[in-house]
Amino acid sequence: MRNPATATATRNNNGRQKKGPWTPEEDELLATCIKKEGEGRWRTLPKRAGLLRCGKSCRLRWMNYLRPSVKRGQIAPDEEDLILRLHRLLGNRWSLIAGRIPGRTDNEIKNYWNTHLSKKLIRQGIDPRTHKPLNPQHSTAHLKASSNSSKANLGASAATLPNPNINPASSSAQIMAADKENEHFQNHYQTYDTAIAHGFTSDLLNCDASRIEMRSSSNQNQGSNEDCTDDAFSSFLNSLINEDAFTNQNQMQQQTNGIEQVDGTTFSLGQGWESPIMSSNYFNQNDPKRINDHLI
DNA sequence: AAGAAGACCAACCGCTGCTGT
DNA sequence: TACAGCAGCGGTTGGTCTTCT
Repeated sequence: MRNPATATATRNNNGRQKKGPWTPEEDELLATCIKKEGEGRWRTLPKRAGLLRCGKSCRLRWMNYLRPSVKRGQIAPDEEDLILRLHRLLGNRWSLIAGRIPGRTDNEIKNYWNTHLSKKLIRQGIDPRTHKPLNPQHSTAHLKASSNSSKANLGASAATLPNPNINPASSSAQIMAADKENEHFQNHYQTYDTAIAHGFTSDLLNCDASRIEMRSSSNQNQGSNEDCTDDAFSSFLNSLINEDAFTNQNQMQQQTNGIEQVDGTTFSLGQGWESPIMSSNYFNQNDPKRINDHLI
């Protein structure tokens, strides 16, 4: 939103390296260079492109703005839902979250979280960091009660819900909108509960950072128990992306004891398989390192 | 109409982990 | 094994825009 023409770009102490907002001319130079020589070698790229920027700045500009695959514009409701789910699983692992939302950058998701979603969760009485009720007495049961409530008892629900959208003075439209939002959130958390029921420990779902970092190296230890867990976790993440599939999995679980079902693919935990999402357009991008990054 | 406050988001900074030597 | 250089990540900053008073 910065206007390059009016914003004040600065230079560093040696007076050579430019900082601040990018101009269209700089964008052009950067894009041309990358199209010609490809991504990478960021440190030397500024010189090759004829830019007075540091490599880090070039990389950021390309990744977050200039890359052709970057999707601009409003975050769609389904994307928002996915961000919520993934954040619940991964925490502030913005690049991991972004890696599963095609066309969105980690910076964009981080900004959207900080400016919209965290506030939204707070309005819902949910701690955006832990995804648990801010008030211990404020359980999902309250949300369910609220979501099933009629206009007549919404006033009473407002007493237990710290949701400003719901109060006795609200219009019918406002009440219905707030009601729908609560239902949305309730579904979100039911999914999480289902994951627990499927045997994913809360530790894994909280996605302790060290486990995530370790996964790439553990991938080399084929056949290990940890690998099995990683496969299962990856499949679970993928299933979140396709909620219908997840619902299906939920139903099939009762019929196929010990067998997981995702996207119509039946497999045992630990069995080698390639998730359908891994062959999606996103993972076909020419970025092997990034692909590897997301093979949890 | 003008100033203040808040929202938004691009960009920067510091740290971490990976890779090559 | 130790070190250096680099890329990438997440937290934070600060300029601009929008809304409120």
